[in-house]
Amino acid sequence: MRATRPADRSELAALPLEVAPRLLGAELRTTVDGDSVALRITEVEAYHGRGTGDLPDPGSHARMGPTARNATMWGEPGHLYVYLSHGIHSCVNVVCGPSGTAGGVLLRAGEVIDGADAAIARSGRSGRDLARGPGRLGQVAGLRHPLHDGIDAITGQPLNGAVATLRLADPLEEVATGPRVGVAGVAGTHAFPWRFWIPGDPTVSPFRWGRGAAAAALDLTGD
DNA sequence: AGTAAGATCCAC
DNA sequence: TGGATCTTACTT
Repeated sequence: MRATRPADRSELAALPLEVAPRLLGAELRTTVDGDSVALRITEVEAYHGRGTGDLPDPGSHARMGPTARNATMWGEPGHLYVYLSHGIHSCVNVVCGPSGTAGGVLLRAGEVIDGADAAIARSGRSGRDLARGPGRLGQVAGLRHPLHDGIDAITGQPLNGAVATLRLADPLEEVATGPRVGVAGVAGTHAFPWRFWIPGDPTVSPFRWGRGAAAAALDLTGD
């Protein structure tokens, strides 16, 4: 297994587009209600916010500025932004970029490298499907909205019965990029190749176009 | 106040 | 392909 070291908050203060590929191969360990699960991250997506970086991000929860929902994205890097997707799934982002600007890296998939028993018990799935997709990853990690939104993965400070810690690996030699999954409109096209994954890894989730993204992609190549 | 859509997943 | 399930943001 590739060596990892504790993540430093300062190295997450870079913009999401820069941090996202660096999170591939990283290890997220969560201990919730006594059960510990460790994930090796294999797929991520970068999200900016209004005024973050050179490119605006129309696909971000923070595209309209600070709100109650996305408050964590504007805070200190190294915390986890946990949001509720489609009223069902708790999805996990690593907050990045400097405090006061919005930014996050959505953890879309991972390989369970420790605590498989707890992961299976939590999800009813097994093997590569345990954390293949952001909803599944959140479920296996045991992090839930709104209980664990804002938990600090640098200090390991407990929050509502959970502890999260993040360890980084050396940068990978080979990283694949492409459009983000399920993101509507032009933000879900090759104009925003903000999804990063480990090529060939079996835990990477299948690609799906977002609402109107395929049509927007045609427009981009058609003119 | 009402409604449509959403960084998803699963069963049909 | 549609339903689950609930929050948010935009429209009356």
